[in-house]
Amino acid sequence: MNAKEVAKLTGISVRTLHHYDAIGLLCPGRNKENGYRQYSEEDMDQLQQILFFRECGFPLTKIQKLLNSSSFNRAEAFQLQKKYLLHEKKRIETMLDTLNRSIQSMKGEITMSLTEKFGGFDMNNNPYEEEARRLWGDETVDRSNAYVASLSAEEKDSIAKGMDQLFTELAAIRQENPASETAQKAMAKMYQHFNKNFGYQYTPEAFGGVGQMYITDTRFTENVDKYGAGLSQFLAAAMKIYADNQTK
Amino acid sequence: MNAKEVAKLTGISVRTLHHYDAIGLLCPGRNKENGYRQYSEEDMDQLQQILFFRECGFPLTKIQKLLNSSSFNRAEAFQLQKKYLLHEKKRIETMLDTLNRSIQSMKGEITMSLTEKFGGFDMNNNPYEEEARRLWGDETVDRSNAYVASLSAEEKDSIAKGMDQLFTELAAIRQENPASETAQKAMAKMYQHFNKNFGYQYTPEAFGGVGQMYITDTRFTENVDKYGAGLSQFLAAAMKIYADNQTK
DNA sequence: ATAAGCTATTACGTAACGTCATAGTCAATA
DNA sequence: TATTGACTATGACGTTACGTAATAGCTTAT
Repeated sequence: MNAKEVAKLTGISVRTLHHYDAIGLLCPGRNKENGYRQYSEEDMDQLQQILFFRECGFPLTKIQKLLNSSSFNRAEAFQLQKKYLLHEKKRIETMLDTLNRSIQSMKGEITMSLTEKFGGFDMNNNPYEEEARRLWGDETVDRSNAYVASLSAEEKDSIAKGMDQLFTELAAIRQENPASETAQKAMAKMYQHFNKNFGYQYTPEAFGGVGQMYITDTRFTENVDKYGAGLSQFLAAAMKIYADNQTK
Repeated sequence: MNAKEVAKLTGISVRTLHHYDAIGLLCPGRNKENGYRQYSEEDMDQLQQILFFRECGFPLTKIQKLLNSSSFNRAEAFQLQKKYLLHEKKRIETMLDTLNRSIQSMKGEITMSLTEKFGGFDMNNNPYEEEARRLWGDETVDRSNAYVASLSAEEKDSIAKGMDQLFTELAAIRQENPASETAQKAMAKMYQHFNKNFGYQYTPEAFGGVGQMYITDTRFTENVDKYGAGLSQFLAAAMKIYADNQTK
């Protein structure tokens, strides 16, 4: 498929396709003879994903990260997009309600409070963006991965052993109350361990975010729970409590 | 109400309020002592209108023109916004359907054509923007008004008399078929008259648009029909036919 | 009286394209 | 075969609707 055909089919402009190519979001193959862009079936599937995420209000840079993420999963993506669209549908229904009431209010049939007059307008918090980040990549963790990739095999081994020991210790206290002194002292140690070994200064919030990921990202959950059943749950709670206490 | 309170209530940022003030879209009164912006109840109603139109995808410049238009009407505005929101709701439902089918398609339960895969994405034609233009102001007519405003009283009087005569002549043939030779010859004369006297070169399409306005904008309808009942209907039809013939 | 939290203006930055300008390519037609 | 019209490419600047930051004044609570 050439550019014009894709544009017609999807309703986006050829310029947009050029743009997506320029920023590396969707780079189709080229006709060797004349350099024309050729969109394959796979390109079209990727474009569908891009447009769905765009519809969900994701910036193109994040869409790119998501699609490139090793843990990206189309089924999960569809579910997330569905959640957003359902939420958006509700928001529009709220606005329609606000609109109908405003019409009545104008006629003098009812009176509306100021709050009511603006029902449905606020779209500032896009929780789906954060959910996506949790599912397929957290910036802090991503950056850490880059650092880890730059390490030598020996260094990696050393760090891995350190982590292994840390998690073994943590597993031993996983029956404690996450808010207990024992647990929180372990969290302090863990926090320091992270900051020493991961080439990145975690803020307490980011630390708490990693804990969340232990239970929302199944890849992590499995790995963590190898040290002991329910460890991920315990850590998520304890890490969040620790983070909250640090920021107060 | 001060800026922060408005921001909290509506979900928009203080910067946005500043921006709307800077471009003259929403200019609240000021506290004489310290220059702080003070938003009145009327300002809030205007802001509600702005946000509704923004939600409908209207650019801020157009929103400004609409709200300043002498023929602007809140009740009609609410109806237009309602139409848009209902349309948007349908679009989202289409996308949700596309999404559900895509999930099934991924599982191999069904197959989808490329066209199906992109159902709901195209939002390029916003007919509501055009409807608004028809209801509350046409660029060509607006510009003509500016020209007319620059004329001397004598010139105005002369043009007014010319228009009066033109419409009287037109009223005389309003029983004819709008496509008839008589009617179309009159349209040619009318078209030339417009271009001579309004300081603006009407394209045939714009000319046809004016005709449409004779029946969609009640202010025009009333004035036109003073020359003879049903003249606006006749002109709208005849002008459109003339415009279509010119562009072919 | 000093900090915390509001306000103002000015100014530069940004995202996601739109809109040219210029030039090469391809298919159909005179 | 030459030309025309519709497509393609790249490059560069323009646009909308704000975000973000800098600087400075005001106001209220401790």
